[in-house]
Amino acid sequence: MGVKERQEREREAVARSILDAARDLFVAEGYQHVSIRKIADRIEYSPAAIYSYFPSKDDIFFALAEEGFRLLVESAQAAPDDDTDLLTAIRRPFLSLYRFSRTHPEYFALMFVDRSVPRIIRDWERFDFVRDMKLRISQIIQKAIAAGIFPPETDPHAVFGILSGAVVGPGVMQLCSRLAPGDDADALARDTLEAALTGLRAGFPITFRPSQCEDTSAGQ
Amino acid sequence: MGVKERQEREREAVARSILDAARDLFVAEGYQHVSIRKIADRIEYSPAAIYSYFPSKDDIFFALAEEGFRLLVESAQAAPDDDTDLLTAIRRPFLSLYRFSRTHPEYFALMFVDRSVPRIIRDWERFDFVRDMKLRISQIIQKAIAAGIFPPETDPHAVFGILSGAVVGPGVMQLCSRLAPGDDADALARDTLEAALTGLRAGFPITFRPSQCEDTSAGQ
DNA sequence: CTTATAGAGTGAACGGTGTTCACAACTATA
DNA sequence: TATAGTTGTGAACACCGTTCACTCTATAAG
Repeated sequence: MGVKERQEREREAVARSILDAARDLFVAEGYQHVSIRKIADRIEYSPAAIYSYFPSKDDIFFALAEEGFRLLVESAQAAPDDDTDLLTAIRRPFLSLYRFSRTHPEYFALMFVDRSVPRIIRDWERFDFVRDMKLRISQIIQKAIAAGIFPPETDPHAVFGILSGAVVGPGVMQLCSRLAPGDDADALARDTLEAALTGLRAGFPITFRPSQCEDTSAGQ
Repeated sequence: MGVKERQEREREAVARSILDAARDLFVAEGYQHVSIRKIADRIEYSPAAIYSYFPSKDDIFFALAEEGFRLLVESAQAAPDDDTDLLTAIRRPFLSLYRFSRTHPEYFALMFVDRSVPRIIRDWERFDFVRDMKLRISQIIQKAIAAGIFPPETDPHAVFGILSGAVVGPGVMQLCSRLAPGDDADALARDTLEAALTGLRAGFPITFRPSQCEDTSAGQ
């Protein structure tokens, strides 16, 4: 009597094989060079069949972007949070973001710089695991503020935004090969992060007021 | 007897009209949505005709990228260099770069983040006016180092790279709409730049050793 | 003034793209 | 066994960048 269930399982298996094929192709060649026909070839279905699993090519890459965010969060959490000093704990996720841009350039491009897949993040609801990570990092920053590592009255969310910006810049420049030929992008990323971090600790009038992602836990 | 000259002028006029049409289209709709056929339509030529003026679509956008760099350098030089204090003079070109990303987003995308036009900068030789600007800015930074605004032994080219990175990050995040809906990208860019600048002045061990763009003037 | 020539511009085509749709084929239910 | 419903397909549409054989025209030569 598990007929419906089996059918559903089969459907899901095909959907997954589409995503797998798409991922393989796009990790190897980039979004631009993945076509529906190539995916169809690889899974031995007709191109049209894919459209009964995903409404458009973009939706396949929305799914892959979500996969990318999971990968990112995973690798950012690989190391422990607490047993090291606060500054190191703060550096870690941002360096991790930069490293992600090098180890998974195509994912990074899809998630952060590609404009051909417009509005890759439609439903931030589906990305609550990203918001969770953001909150966790902000809490560490908050702890650092309390510990006097940053000036009091510093907004932890602003720190998050600024350090992200500091690390995304070099990442994108490297990804898009906009650096001078011999430049060491890794060192640049490290230094830009370190400069921003040092500057934040030294203190200056911060004007950036991030739109707090509405905290589900009341108060705090 | 000026027949050859007239013909050459006419050729150049058509080439220019192709670039104009391409620019209009791509400023309005982005590189992705500009097709040879649309350009051809607009200038009332057949698509094939364009290929006797530019060897490929990419070459049209190489030309537009160069135009973009000229625009950028222009706007970065609009204000005077000297009569203000050194810190302001240092901030200016980087804020200018960020502002450029807002006022000319499609140019900025083409010049810095678009990967669909691979290796947009083939001949850095043709972009010596960019190198000139870079050198001029580095010299101001050098002056600031001499004036004790930065720690001694600071590499002005590293400062240039770091401040660029600090400003490109927010620019790209805004361009690719990867910021949270309510976030003020302008403030983020200002603050990231200011954080990096403050950090550089406070001093930390810089590891980034930029590949000096070979200075034509011997010594110095 | 006529003819030959070089060059610009064209239409049609090639192989590619994302997407749609009528239809065939198979499966599960009654 | 007949019926309903789902799944996959082939063909097509409207695009894309690019190429090529061709025409036509304006110039130069005779």
